[in-house]
Amino acid sequence: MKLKNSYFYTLRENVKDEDSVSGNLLVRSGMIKKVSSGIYMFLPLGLKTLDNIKKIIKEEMDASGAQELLMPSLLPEEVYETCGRVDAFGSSMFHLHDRYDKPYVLGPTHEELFTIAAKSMVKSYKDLPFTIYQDAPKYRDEARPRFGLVRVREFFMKDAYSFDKDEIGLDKSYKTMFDAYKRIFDRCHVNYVVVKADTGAMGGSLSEEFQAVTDLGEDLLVLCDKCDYSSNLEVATRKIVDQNEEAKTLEIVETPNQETIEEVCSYLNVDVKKSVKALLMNVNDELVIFFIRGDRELNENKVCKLLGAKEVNFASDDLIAKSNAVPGYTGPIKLTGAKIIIDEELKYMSNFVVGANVKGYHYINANLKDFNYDICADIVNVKEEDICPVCGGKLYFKKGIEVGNTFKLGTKYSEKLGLTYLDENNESKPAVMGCYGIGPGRILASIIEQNNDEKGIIFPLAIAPYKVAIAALNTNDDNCMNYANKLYDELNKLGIDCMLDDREERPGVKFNDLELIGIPIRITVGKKLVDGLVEFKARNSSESIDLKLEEVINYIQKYIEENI
RNA sequence: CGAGGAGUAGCACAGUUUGGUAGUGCACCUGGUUUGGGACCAGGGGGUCGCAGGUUCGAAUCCUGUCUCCUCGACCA
Repeated sequence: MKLKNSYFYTLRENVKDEDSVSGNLLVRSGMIKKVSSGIYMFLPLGLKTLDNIKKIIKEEMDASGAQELLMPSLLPEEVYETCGRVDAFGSSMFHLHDRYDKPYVLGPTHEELFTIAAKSMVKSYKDLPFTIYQDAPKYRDEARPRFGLVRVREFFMKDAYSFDKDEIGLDKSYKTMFDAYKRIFDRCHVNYVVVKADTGAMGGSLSEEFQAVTDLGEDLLVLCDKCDYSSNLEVATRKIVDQNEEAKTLEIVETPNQETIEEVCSYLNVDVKKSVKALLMNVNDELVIFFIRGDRELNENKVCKLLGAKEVNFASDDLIAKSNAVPGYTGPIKLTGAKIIIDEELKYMSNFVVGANVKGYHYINANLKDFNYDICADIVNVKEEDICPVCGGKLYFKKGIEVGNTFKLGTKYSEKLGLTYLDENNESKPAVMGCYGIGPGRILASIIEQNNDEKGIIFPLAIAPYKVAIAALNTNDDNCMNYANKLYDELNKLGIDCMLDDREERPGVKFNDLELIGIPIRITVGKKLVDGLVEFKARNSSESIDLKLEEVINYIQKYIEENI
């Protein structure tokens, strides 16, 4: 692309309706423009970059044997009813009606449609396995779009679906796709980790997330400093340290106006880790009281799974009144009128502080034997410094952007939608499915979050919109423009995507723009041209070197080979 | 959905408290001088002040309503 007479602009200052680094750089570099909250135009430069990412994805999908197809986005609502996902998605699905008032939706994901497509083809075990995929828009009415391209309401997703006759086949298809995913993120130069995650609205038995590591991330990743344990906080577990000691005598003590666990512990001069706090929650309109160590947080995901609930909320005063709990002083001893669930950690604690269900009083030296409970389970978030459940190392956190997700779905969709095949014994069986999603837009945002400096974006060669930018500094000089144009043509002929800055701008403007948009290689054609020299500078280096005209192309080719 | 903040030129913002001709920087146009790190001088164009209603002789400014955007939270494959 020659910048003169092209659609190209940059902004000198940050815009105020983007707060994230990547969001602002994408907007300032003229790659995207916001239309509405969570909805963006992809302008030429942005589309070209996105397409480079999509191309890598497509190459790896095809290489893994998957076949591409395309599903519609506008779908009758009934497609999602069979598997109960109209409810599962709730208000995050876009609904609309046609002229006959028939309900339609904009597809938030496509498991059902791919299953229906598979039904047309699958009759016998001989028809399995296979994997199909698409790269298509998805629509989700997010509660809060944010961070530029990270959380948007319309976005592309490459989603793939595997179909096998049994679990063994699924394991194989899953591994093929999982390996392809690793190659995709490696080729895109994303710094990522894979974590175990919750299966959520997708269902199934296994979910692994590919998380780009950045401080902007919305997910907390739990990692081990000794082994390769890695898990999303929502499902992370820890090894509990046994702190049992000889039980002392239970004693009630006055704790006037000390209602938070921190206040109580500091008043009694006790370590918060030697206390147990109560959380009074509304689960399916029932009062459930959770007891966890004083410094812990309840993990809503674990609780919902344990109780088969969709959500947990704080209990209302009316609901609390059905028990003898006293907010601020709630304890498990002689507690009635509520379901009591304790965290498994309490089994390994002794002589702890806990509420007495009397205003202004707590017990000290409480022990498990002093009260009854309904369920004991893992119901809390792990914390940094907790013990790794696998190797005993120390756990630590990182933040991540979920850029890919792979699921072992099992037979959830095939059973409900009747995707069956006849096996060797003429028996009808449901196909076993896996599904695999990647968000190219999130990859783009993640790469920018991970690769930028005060000047702007630093694109890796593999996905940069142009690998080389030629800055022709003296637009009035025929020699300069002739050489720059010749180099531009030659590089493009060699398949090296090249941009020529032939605008009538001062050098500083060109340098700053090319640095902002992150082109990996800059060739400056300037005053050394009379000596037969041009300047080579890599975006990720502060050094520049002079090249003789005859060696320019070889040098660039070699540099790209070594650095892509 | 809860809490907070913001809507004035393409971008960033001042002006609003105390009502009285619509402003500044960057960007843009014309002319000139410059030409290896966001040039300088001179002249110029561009605005229903988010929208609707109200108060007033007069509203960007006061009042009422409403829409949009951002941040934190809730939510989220």
